[in-house]
Order: sequence, then structure tokens, then C-alpha cells
Amino acid sequence: MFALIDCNNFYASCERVFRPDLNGKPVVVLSNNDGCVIARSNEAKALGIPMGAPAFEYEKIFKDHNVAVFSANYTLYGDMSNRVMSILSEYSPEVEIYSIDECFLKFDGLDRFFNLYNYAQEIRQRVKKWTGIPISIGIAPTKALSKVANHIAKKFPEKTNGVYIIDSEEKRIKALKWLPVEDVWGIGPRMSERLKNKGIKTAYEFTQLSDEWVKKEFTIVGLRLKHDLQGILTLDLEKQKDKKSIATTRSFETMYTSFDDLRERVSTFASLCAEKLRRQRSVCQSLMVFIRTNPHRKDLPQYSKSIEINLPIATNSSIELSKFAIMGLKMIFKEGYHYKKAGVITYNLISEGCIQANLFQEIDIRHKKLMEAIDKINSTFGKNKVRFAIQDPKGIQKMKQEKLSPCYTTKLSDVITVYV
DNA sequence: TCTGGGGTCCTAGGACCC
DNA sequence: TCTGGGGTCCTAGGACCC
Repeated sequence: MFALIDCNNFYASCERVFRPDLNGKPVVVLSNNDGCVIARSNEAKALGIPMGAPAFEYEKIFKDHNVAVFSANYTLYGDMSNRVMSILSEYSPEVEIYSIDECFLKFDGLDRFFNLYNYAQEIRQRVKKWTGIPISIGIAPTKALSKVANHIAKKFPEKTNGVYIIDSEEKRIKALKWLPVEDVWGIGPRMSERLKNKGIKTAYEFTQLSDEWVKKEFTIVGLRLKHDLQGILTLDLEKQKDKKSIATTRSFETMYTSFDDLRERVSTFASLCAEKLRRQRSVCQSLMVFIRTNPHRKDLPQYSKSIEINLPIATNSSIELSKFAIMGLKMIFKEGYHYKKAGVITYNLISEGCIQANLFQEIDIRHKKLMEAIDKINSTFGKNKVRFAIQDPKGIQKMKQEKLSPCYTTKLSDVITVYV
């Protein structure tokens, strides 16, 4: 059996852990630049605030209903996620961390010794007690079905007490007949539209289609999903693998028109990518730089361009990546536009130990030591303590984050104070 | 005025090989 | 009358996830 554990309204719940006064009240978390709503407490959902809603369109609702609004605090969410995952890992040797707030556990043979429902309730209580984060658990013979079970647990919290198990054919069919096809994991807007055109409305009807048709229309991906939903074990736990691409992209709070401003951003993004590469001990062989104007500003001329660069020698040096990213920027930058977003994406990643030398260029071995020193200093004394002169010279805030909460769990000066 | 960021996998088709 | 057969690799684009 597989269990899918999912944190309820994760980012909103993280904020609430340290603000218990917000329990029972609507809470939303906004994306970078305080742009869109990316997490909502149940109370906020009940107010009709949709996922991805532009914040400025909902300001009145926020105000009228006293909604607690937060800027995304990824440092906090990342740390809380680690805490939750480490607790979950104690309940099974086979774990797949699927996203920041979701985790699959494999319960092989566990049902011979434990009552799975009680076992799952114990997990829920421990995670809640040790971290303050509420979770839901779905258990079923396959991954796709555990997703379905989780959906049910979340939809009917009173009836299920946050745990639902699909352990019989009757329950499987009942669940699939209840689940709208667009809510199936792996069926997105395109697929569900095509299914609806064919008259398919529920997950169950999807599983009644012929293998040939599903494969023809939705490739092997769709077919695997169909089988998994039928209870045929198709999707297994996946091992934590190195990332195949690493990106740093941002929208700006204001629009930039000068090359120098973009150069600062792009070199900072390249350095951030380099840091992430070093953390996973990878080097990249290629990078892409893109810049674009604000597509929502129909009144302004639009421009969007990207360029890919193959590096002569694979690297994770901030200096090298920054140099090539700026080189790319020079080739695509055009005067006269208001730029709103830029990014650097590194790909064709290989392991640090497998760098292929280049006949015409030597690897500067000094970079490796320098990067090690920089990473060490920054991890000991705090982010960005050492950075390149080209980056962020005045330390200007480049993102709108007006409602940022403290880093309660990762910064000593932000630790919560308790008055007795 | 104000609209996020970071990933994965699969396929078709072109270019190339012998 | 009437143009072989069997491969690999790469890339762009599309779909999906959170």
C-alpha cells in the first residue's frame, strides 16, 4: 500500500503555527512581489478567493473580511517542510518526497502488523503535535489511488478525520465515480477538455476507456495513469535524483529600462544558479538567459527574447556563469523597452567529477577554491555576506514583500518570544 | 499602478550514421 | 518501369505537477 501525506494549505498553515490568533480566520499567502495568491486557508477559500488570484483585484475582499495577508516566506516554509518530512520518514523506510508539502510512503506488508487507519492517525497526531502542521493522509494500493484517497480525506475532514483508505474494489469504484475527471492527478486542463468532449466526466469513466484509445490520445503517460487508477501497480516510488535543470527567474517590482539594471539582475541570478549547482555537486554545460517586458501592459511595446549558450567547459563557478549570462544578455538586450522579468536557467547538468577538459581553454582551478570559501563564509555568517561587486551594490530591495513574516525557525533574532 | 517560480516527462520530426 | 533498411541522437514543443 502507498500513503500520500499532504500538508493542508501548507504555506498558510506555516504562518498560522506562529500566529495562533489566526486559527479559524482567513489567511492567504502571496507569490513573490506580492503578486498572486498562492495559498489559502479554508476560510479564505470559502470567501471565494481563487488560487492564483491577482492580489490587487482582491484587496477589497481582504479588507472587508479581515483576511491575514502574508508575503511568501520560503525560508520558513522550507524549514517547516524539512521538519514534517523528517517525522514522516520515521514511519516507513521507503519515502518519496514529492513536493514541499507532499510525501509518498510505501507501507509494504505493514498491514499485517498494524491497523493502517490507526497507524495513519498516529502519524497525523505526531506531525501536528511536533510541528503544528495539519496533514491529510490517503492510503491505497497504487500511487494514483492514494492521491484519490487523499482528496477524499481532505474533502470530508469530519467524516474521515483526515485519513481515508481505499482497500477494496467497492471503495475504489465508489471513489472514482465520485471524482470529477479534471481532479485526477495527471489530468490537466487540456486532457480534461478532450475527455469532456468525449463525454467522460468522472475518473471512473476514464478507467473504462480502451487502452488503445487512451494511449493514442494521451501517450504512454495517460495509459500508465489509467492502469494505476485501475489498481494495477504501474507508478512506483521514485528515488531522489539530481535536478536536470536549475533556474533562477524573477519578476521585478518596477520595470527596468537600462542595460545596467538588467545586468545586475542577470548576474545575480547566474550566481544564485551557481550556488544551487554547487549544493547538488553538479556543473552545467549550457545556460539560457531570457528577458521580457510586462505582457499585461498592452499600452507598452512588447519584447521577449531568450538565448542559449553552450559553455566551453562545464562549470558551477559564479564568476564563469555570471560572465556568460551577461554575454547572453548583451546579445538579446534592446533599448527602448520596459523590462519586467528576467531569468537564468542552467541545464545539461553533469556531476562535478566528470568535467570534460577543453583543448583550447584551461580550467581555472582557483575558482573552485574561491567558491568553496565563499560558500563556507556565507553558510556560517549568513546569506550574501560575500558577493560580487556587480551584484546589488546598494542592497536595494528588488521585490515587493510588504507582509513578510519573521523567519521564526531559522534566524535567532526572529525566534518567537514567550512572556510568562 | 498592481498578475509567481521551479520543475519533469514524452513525442514527432529532422539530421545523421552505416 | 517504379528509388533499401535499420538505426541513433537531438530539439522544440506540449503536456503535466506543486
